Amino acid sequence: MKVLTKNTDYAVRALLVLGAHEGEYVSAKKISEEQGIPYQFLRRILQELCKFGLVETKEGARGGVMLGRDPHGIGIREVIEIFQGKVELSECMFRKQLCSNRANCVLRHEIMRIEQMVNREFEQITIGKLLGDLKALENGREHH
Amino acid sequence: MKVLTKNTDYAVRALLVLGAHEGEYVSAKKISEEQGIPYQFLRRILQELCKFGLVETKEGARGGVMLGRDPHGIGIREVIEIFQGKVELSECMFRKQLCSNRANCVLRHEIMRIEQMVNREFEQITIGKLLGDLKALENGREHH
DNA sequence: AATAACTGATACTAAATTAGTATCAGAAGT
DNA sequence: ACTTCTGATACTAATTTAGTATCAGTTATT
Repeated sequence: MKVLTKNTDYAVRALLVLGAHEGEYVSAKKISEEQGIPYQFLRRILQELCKFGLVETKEGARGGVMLGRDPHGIGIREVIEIFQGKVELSECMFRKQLCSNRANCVLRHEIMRIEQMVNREFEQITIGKLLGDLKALENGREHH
Repeated sequence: MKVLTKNTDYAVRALLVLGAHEGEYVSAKKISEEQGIPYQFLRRILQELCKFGLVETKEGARGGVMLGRDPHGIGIREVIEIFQGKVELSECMFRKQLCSNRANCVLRHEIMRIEQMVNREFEQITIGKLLGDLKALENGREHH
């Protein structure tokens, strides 16, 4: 059971890179090389992030990508939803059989509870928070 | 983001049917018809469940499948792990880049926390518990 | 004006996973 | 013998995820 797909994974990494260069435009090429992410794949991911306003872009030479919001306002949940859709249990239980089959409803109820929990958690993990964690890690190393 | 695959979904449903007939052998055919699960698909699922001891089988006429344990001892987590593997984040962050890339470690740390949380929850949802919920639902209907 | 460094848009292929089907052999009850 | 069942296993189809390629257009720089 894989929680995050590459899409999401790469997106988060890219956002962290951008967060480390706030106010500057960074090119997809640079991010791609720095993070070892396939270039064209990353391009599409960045375009998607742009569409949802998480990043802003500038075309042409010296152009690139930049965070479109305060890093603390970008939660992982949003990123996951862009690339993997809402956290959902097996849809079929939900849609096909609806509540005709009560057994499913019972399980569904429990899982929706967990879903909400997970969503709350993912929401609280923001790019800003991760950047902070990163910095703390680096400082830890200096004193050692 | 689909949390449960059909494998898991069908497995849980089958286990609930078996839980409703404790002590009896129920045939795959019956479960399949009752729950609208493709027969051959279900067969394989039941064989898998058998391999892991969640159910016991009896061959031949009048044979079938029966719960192999106390329903309260069968947690959804175990079922998910059988069919979907352990709950894991994007493996690549984990395996490929290890901790060379600290950014990933930061995210990984957060996600492992959520993973544990989710696993604890899934563990506590047992077939026994779901059967209880089901019964409660039915009683609710009677008085109405 | 030419060029190099960029993004926008979009079409395509490949690999992996999930879902579902089919078949044959053997066990047990009738 | 015959029917109802599981064991084992091979196969196909559909869907999702991952990755590649291409061309048009924008902007800074010379």
